[in-house]
Amino acid sequence: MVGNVVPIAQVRRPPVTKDRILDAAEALFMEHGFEATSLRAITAAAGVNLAAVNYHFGSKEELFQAVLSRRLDPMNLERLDLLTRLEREALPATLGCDQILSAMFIPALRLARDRQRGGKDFLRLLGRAYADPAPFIRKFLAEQYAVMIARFKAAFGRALPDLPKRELSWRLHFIMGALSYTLAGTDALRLIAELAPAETTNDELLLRRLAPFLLAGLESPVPDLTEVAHVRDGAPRRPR
Amino acid sequence: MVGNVVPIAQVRRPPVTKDRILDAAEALFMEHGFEATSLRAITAAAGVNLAAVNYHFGSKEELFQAVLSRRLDPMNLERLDLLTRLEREALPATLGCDQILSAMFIPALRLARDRQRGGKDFLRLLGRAYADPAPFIRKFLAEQYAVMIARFKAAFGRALPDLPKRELSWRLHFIMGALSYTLAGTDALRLIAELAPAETTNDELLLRRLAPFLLAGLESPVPDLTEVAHVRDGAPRRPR
DNA sequence: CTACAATTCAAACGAACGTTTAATCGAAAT
DNA sequence: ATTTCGATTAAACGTTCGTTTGAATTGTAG
Repeated sequence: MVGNVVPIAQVRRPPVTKDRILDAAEALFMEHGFEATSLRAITAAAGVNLAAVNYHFGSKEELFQAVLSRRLDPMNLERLDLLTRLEREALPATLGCDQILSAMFIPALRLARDRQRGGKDFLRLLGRAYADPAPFIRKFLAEQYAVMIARFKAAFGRALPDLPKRELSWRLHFIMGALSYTLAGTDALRLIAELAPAETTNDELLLRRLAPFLLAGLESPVPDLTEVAHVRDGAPRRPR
Repeated sequence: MVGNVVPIAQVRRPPVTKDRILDAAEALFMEHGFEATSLRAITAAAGVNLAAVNYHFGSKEELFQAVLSRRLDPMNLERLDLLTRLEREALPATLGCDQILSAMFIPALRLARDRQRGGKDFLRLLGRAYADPAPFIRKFLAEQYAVMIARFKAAFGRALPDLPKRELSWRLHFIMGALSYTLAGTDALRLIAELAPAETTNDELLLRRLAPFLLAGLESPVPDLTEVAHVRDGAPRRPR
């Protein structure tokens, strides 16, 4: 029994326990990952009983999906809405890559800013989820993203009509990679000397640098793939 | 007699057990991640006794580090050697970004090709390790990469003298992100419809597309960061 | 062969895990 | 006041984990 069905009466008092669990789980999953975070640690941090997780969410896996869904669903809807609005305003012209990219980044930026919606912590958790090997996480993310990715890929296709579709798929893949890694690795790689500057806290400046970087790659000419398979040894010749 | 510190009989028969454990651990860690892989699964797959891991490696964490070190140390040494050789051959000129990038990518490419050295499986494991929250993994990777990153950052600094150092740090961060995500996500994101093409198996073509993509971002002009903090709502104006 | 150290082995250790159970509580509904 | 039912609680469930132990086995040098 999920028991979440509210009787026709008035608005029920918000179940504070569920939210306390979600908040604590978000922070702990972000810090230690899914497998390394125990339900006992979550319920202790939330100040609720151990059995509350299984009562309200069913299982640890469903709790994890609930943590992701709570932030991810609104953000992806915002992305789609923003893209739709930009496309309508640009008519009859098509959108440029920079605008499409901004439709992907701005909702993420807003989420990163909003402390009450998890802020940067959630984005770090999301970035980690991308690389998590657990099948249920991969399946969940795939379903969550399928629609959004398809819409954005179509938009990029109109903005870059001369770029082969396969090439575009790769570049979107690279973009998602740099984005998720950047969001996830905020302090994961601060340890790597000389690599990540200390100002990693400012997610806005981060995305404002990442976007032009990716834009340049996105709009670069099609690479020449004919001369492959001879990097065996020796220095590659400079094409310049 | 008393001072018999080191057995002079040098060439000992290679301890087959250690290698069997390393091979099995590499495959299982790659597939399920560190926390979700048990020593019992590893020793069963390797066909050795459970206690062998603790006897030969000390602990599960040390085994994981040994799995990484076995492939990572030679690859990073190869990267440094290749960079040094390219720099010497280019004298008195400095290297271009494309050549420096190739010094990072070619050793990874060779490793991906070499089935006997783990092949793609190990690169996937490495990409996952980047995003793993376990502190001992982060510390280990930081120490492994510190020297190499510093050397390559200096080389890029000479190739891009007009790019501010801070900007260069960010762009290297993005490059590492796209690279590790691409290597790690090979089948992690094949599920995401429309995103990753089915040809993900060919790592060579992959890196041949990734390199130009990143090169374009690396050599792009410095972004304008003055007009920040007004994305609150509304469509961003097109700079074009 | 004997002695000795390195390695392998079966078995068990205590701890921590996710989950389940059954009793209890609190506040509307009867 | 009693019933009712979702929510909370303490306790225990059975399992699996990484690690340790001590004896058995192996390989090698004296």
